Amino acid sequence: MPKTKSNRMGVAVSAEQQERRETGPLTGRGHARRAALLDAARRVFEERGFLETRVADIAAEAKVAQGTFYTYFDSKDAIFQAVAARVAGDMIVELGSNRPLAAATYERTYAATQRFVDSYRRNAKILALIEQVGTFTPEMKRIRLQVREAHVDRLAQAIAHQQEIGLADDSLDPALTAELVGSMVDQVCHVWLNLGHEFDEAELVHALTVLWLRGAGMKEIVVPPRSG
Amino acid sequence: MPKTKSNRMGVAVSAEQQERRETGPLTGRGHARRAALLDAARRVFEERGFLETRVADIAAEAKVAQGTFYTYFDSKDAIFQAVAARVAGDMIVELGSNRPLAAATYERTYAATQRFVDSYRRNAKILALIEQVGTFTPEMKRIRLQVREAHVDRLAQAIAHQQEIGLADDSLDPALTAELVGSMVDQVCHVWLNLGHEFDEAELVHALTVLWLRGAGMKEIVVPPRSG
Amino acid sequence: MPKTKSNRMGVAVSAEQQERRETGPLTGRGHARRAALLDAARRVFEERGFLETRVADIAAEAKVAQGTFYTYFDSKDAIFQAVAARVAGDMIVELGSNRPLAAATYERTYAATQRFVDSYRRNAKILALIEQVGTFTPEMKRIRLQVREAHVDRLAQAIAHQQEIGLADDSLDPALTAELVGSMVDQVCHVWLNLGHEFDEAELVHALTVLWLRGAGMKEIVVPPRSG
Amino acid sequence: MPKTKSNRMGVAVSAEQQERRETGPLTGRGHARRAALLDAARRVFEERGFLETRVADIAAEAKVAQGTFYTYFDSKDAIFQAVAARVAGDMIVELGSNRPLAAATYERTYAATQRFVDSYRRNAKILALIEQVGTFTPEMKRIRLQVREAHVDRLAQAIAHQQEIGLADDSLDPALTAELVGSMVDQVCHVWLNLGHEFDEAELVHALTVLWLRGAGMKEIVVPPRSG
DNA sequence: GATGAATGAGAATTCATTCAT
DNA sequence: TATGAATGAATTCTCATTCAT
Repeated sequence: MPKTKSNRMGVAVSAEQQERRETGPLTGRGHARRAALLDAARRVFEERGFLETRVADIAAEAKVAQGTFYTYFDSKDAIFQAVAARVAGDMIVELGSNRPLAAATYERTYAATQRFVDSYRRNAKILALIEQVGTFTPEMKRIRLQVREAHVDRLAQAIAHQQEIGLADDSLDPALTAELVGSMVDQVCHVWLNLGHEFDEAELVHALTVLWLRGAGMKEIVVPPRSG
Repeated sequence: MPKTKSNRMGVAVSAEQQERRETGPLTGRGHARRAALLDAARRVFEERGFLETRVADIAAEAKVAQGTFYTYFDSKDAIFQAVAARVAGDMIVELGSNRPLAAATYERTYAATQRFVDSYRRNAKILALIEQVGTFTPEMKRIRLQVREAHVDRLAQAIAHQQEIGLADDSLDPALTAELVGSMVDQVCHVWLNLGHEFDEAELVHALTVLWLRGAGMKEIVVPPRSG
Repeated sequence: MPKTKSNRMGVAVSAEQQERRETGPLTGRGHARRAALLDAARRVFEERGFLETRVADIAAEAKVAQGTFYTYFDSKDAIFQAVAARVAGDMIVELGSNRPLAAATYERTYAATQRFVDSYRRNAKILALIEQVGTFTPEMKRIRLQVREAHVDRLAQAIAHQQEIGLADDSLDPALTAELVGSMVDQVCHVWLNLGHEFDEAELVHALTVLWLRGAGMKEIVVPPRSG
Repeated sequence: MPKTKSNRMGVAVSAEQQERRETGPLTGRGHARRAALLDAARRVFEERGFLETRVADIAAEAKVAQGTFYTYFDSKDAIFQAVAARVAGDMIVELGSNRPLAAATYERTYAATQRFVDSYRRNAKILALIEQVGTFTPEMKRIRLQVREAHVDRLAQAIAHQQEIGLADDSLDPALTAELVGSMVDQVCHVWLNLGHEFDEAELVHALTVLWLRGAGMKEIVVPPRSG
């Protein structure tokens, strides 16, 4: 967090409200409210960014009074974290649900890459915000690295598997290679979807696939000819 | 009488000061002050981050009165931009000064990668801040993409050259491949030097070099065996 | 964390607060606060003048935190405008409530003049401030001209009426004459009550009445002899 | 002055410069500079108003360095006072140069009124500023009242003279009547030339003349028919 | 639990005036 | 004397969080 400085630190929050926050809302209406706030928050964060988002905006978007916000979340940071955690969780699940390991083919690798790209696209804005907020919140940094780790681990497993079945270069360190390939895919998506550099999607996914296969030393894979 | 009085009613900053800010200092002393402020700002930004930096901190670090800051810069944003522009300029120069094109060898490629890594390290903190600030200002986004472009262009030239001399795979689009390789190197440096993921430098540079060579389809290049 | 952070980069005041400022307070307590601030502001403005008044002074006088001020008003200008509008409204009402038209007599005209003078006196300080501030904002100019118009219109009606019943000189343009008579009364009150030029009130009102009657060409009116 | 508060009160100005300011510049070049600053100041004040005028703007308009300004004038207030004094002096001279007293005729009175209007027009902006600044500076209030006094005195003399020669109503107090007539003319010019209320000049001057003659009880004066 | 309002620390920026060359 | 630059007090306004109903 930029600065919690000016918090009236040491001033005790009314025990009652604090408790409610900790227990969380128990009624159905309470759950609905919480969800509404989360959704509203995601929308507002995506639209205005973290710093430009006011708690008041979130409350307004969720159509509740500002005070109500604090019945469900401790702070602006807290709700951002909740939004981020949900996005991160979603992505991790999506990445994990990749088909079981099999002999790599161009098509399978292409499809996997495309899945990552799709997943990234769905969450691009929030991912960028996580990155940004991560600069000042360690917790956010953690979430960010978790997503990365899920991705990289998946890639490392794949490489290791291809090495086992003799398709990939044995001399490569799967973990390290996965870090590099993961970085590449990640960053290119960021440059494309957040910074606005233009790419033709099909060409991009193809190129990523090729680089990924070649980088892992899978020379046997037949790469279909492209463009010219 | 330094009074802030009823401004906001049609604000119109004193032409004089505005002009100095635009034309730059006229005397030697002025130049020195400007430079001192820039240096101070870089130090403070690196230490505290963009948001946590106060104009007052920069002025204090430069040992001038706060008002003096505004003789030279419009705002915190403005001086950050100046710092960023300088760093970006430095990096672009460093990247551009790479040796003239020659047939790629593992050693040459390794050295070039190492040079990039070194350059990144020197400027890692500010680069991270540019990324962070870039999320909210277009000008910062521009600077960020400029550095990237310089890097990627260089890589594209290299690939094109290797294609011409028959070393690299002709079927690759040099620009697109360069984008990917550039993303990989860039991002891995970020993850390593800013996010704190640990890497063994030599292994990392080696792996980057190998992926880069393989990715470009330079199969002829002899890669020396490594660790194991 | 009340931090002023990196605003100015696309400022967008919290919708919530802005809305309250526009819609006005929703609760009884809110209305009371708003009124208290307005009263406090009038007192402080009258005492210190516009420029010397700080928002902090108004808040202190109203016994609220400075932040509370901004729950109800945008700025010092805004609250001054509200104060001015109220004063202007009051005066316009007072001027409008003059007795219905009747054949002019010295006594009736004297009484009407006296009423204007009394009204002016009650609001002299704020009227002076409106004039002062009017020099720099068009909105204030508008309010100022509105009061004047109310006064002048009233006078014009009276003149037209006296013309109809054959008391006033037919050849006069009622509107133009009213402008002149209104200017005279207005300005003399300003010189007397704000600039501190001394006048004997009874003599002044008498003289104004006489000039006003003569100026409108009402020769028939019997003017009682005075002092000497 | 709004606030001299923040003056480093008690801090002695370098004796040397202080002396220069008091002695005033002696060389021809010095005089020229002073005049240039005065002219520049008048232009800038007229264009931007007192508060919005920066010392820097005046210096820039006069094409001298900001520091030079203080060689010739003590402060922004001081130069405004100098500008105002010059304008006031000019107006007083112009008003005083009215033809010697003679029997009032419509034509002579019209001409005198027209002269006042012309004089006012030439100085309208600065007169408004004097009024405004007068709200916070007693010295300015004095200058403002001086101009008024010159005008009113002239009118009083005229009335007294017409009384002596039997043209004007003996029962009027010349001083008081002059105050009223002066207020009327003054204010109507202000409303017209500064506040932007529209008037047809010839009609206005005519109406002023008529009111002035009638107000002073000069019934014998033949007023030429007008418009309808 | 919900609401509307209250709080107040905190940082940016201006510009008249002074000062060192 | 002229110049360019230095100074710093002073005020505004924001918004996360808390609180009284």
